[in-house]
Amino acid sequence: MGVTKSEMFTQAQNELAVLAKALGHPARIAIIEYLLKVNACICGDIVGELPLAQPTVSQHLKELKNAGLIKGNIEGTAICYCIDEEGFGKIKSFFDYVQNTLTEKKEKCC
Amino acid sequence: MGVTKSEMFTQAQNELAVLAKALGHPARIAIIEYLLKVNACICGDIVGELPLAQPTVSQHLKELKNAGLIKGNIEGTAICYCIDEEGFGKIKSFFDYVQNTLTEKKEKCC
DNA sequence: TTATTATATTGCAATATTACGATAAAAGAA
DNA sequence: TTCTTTTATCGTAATATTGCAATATAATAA
Repeated sequence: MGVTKSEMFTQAQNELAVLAKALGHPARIAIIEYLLKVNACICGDIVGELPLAQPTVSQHLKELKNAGLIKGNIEGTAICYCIDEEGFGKIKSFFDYVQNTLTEKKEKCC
Repeated sequence: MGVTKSEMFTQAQNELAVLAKALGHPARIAIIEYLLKVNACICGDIVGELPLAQPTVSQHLKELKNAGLIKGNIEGTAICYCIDEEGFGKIKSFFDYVQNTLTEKKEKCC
């Protein structure tokens, strides 16, 4: 079917999946890393940084934005992108929870 | 084309993307949460916990295993699954890096 | 006004993912 | 041995994703 049965899972599970999925492509990891490297906003040079055509980069940016991982502000002719800390905070909480739970209980068997 | 140009990105970027992608489905988030909740290994009751058919669950488990997020050991008739701390460690490092970089440099503009 | 520049959208082909019924495989029980 | 239980694999249909050329849009410059 190719269609995820989202309605069978909780909203929290779906939100986490959306955030993780948005990072599930090397181009989008590269975008995030670049935004972190140059810090603050990037106005216009993201396309030149990636080995992909402009429409493809635009599409990846849109997915990151829809997921809530980056923000974009119009800045004259260009657009200003930067990390959205709220989205990253949500997914980071999940990994913190995983690690805390793992170190807390130590009766592993595998 | 539907084919990711993995070879255009670094190995580290691809590894992170694979880990994130594996978590990019609510069923797989649910599996991880369940493994954490019951702690240690689960031998046999994962299918009953999810609103999906057995072959579908088996497929999701395989993807988590391939990505390095869970481990599976044969235990008689059943199979014993548990969290793979190594894979989670890798992806958690990325989010730690993101947060550290964000709090360090504070010249945001968005 | 007409360029020019930067980004988004459309349309499409190639490929990947999701889901599940049917079936297979593997191990223990009878 | 046959039966039962548990998990994996195969095959297939429906849908989603990736990538890009072509085009559209929006803002500024000339």
